[in-house]
Amino acid sequence: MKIEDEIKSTNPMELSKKVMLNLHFTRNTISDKFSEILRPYSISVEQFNVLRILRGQKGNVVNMNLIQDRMMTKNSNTTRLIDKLLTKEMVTRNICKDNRRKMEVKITPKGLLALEELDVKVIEHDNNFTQNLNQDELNQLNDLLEKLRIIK
Amino acid sequence: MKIEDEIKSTNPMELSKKVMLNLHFTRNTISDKFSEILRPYSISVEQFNVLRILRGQKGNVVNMNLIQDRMMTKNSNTTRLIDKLLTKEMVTRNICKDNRRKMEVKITPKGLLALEELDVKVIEHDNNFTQNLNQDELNQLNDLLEKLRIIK
DNA sequence: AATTTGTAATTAATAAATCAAATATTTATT
DNA sequence: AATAAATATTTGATTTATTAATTACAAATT
Repeated sequence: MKIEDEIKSTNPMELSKKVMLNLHFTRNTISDKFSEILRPYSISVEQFNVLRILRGQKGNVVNMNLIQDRMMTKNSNTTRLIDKLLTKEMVTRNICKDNRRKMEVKITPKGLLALEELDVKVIEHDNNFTQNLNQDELNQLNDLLEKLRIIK
Repeated sequence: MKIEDEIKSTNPMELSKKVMLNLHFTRNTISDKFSEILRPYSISVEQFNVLRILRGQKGNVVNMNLIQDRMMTKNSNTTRLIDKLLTKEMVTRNICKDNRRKMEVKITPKGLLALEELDVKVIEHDNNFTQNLNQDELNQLNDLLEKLRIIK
């Protein structure tokens, strides 16, 4: 569906405005769909991202700094996200011996298991959308998005 | 900057994963920049969208239903958004005579003025990003985004 | 007319985001 | 060693988002 129809616009739109709207709209559509996947697990998207960052560290402990850094949204409440994951027993958090300001956060087997279960569904989710494009188009889209976001 | 570098990924990524990440990342980058524009006006993005919807109705009153409908994010707190705009005196809200369940929301001159001031900055903002692409590329991007978001 | 069904909007409860300030610890400087 | 500066994380206050439940009214049905 064309963006003009999606937002029920009457008069024709500037090309640049169209791109911006399309970007937001497409990302919203996809995010909404993704939330549906996580809902049964009572994990928020942010919590999910944290879990994936932790898993990405291959069993090594990770401190808050790194988590914060890898998060796409720069939120200063990483602490609270970890709090939530702690009560779900999906992570552990301990004070680092070498530097007692730091925390050592680690994903638990329970957290890993949840992620494993989700892996399949996430891939399926991604594919559901990306299958609409062929390899060439996917590459094109990547290039265009990377180019678009450049800040002068 | 390539998405792999942005998120400091070590191993190479699936093309479909890359597209998804790129989409989120690009949209976040652009949204962050846009928030900066609105900050001095103490208007949130959602509030801004409401104002634009109201202006789009050319001075006609609008009920909550329509606002809700046109909002990109399907949030059920349109009421609260209007509350906020009311205290800023940027909209009025009255009970509809014909159907007392309905509300008649309308943008005020003050609201229109704020929008007018913002118009220039919004166009500038859009162009800042879209200028990175030529007309052909913008059209391509539009097509690809529209194609991507199709739900089977 | 009374009862049900549907619609429009609000409210309450909960969760998450944001931003500034506070705490605790380490490292560097005098 | 004492003090200052830097770093890592947490906390508090406020705002915003999300979901489900509720109120208020209108239209349809019996």
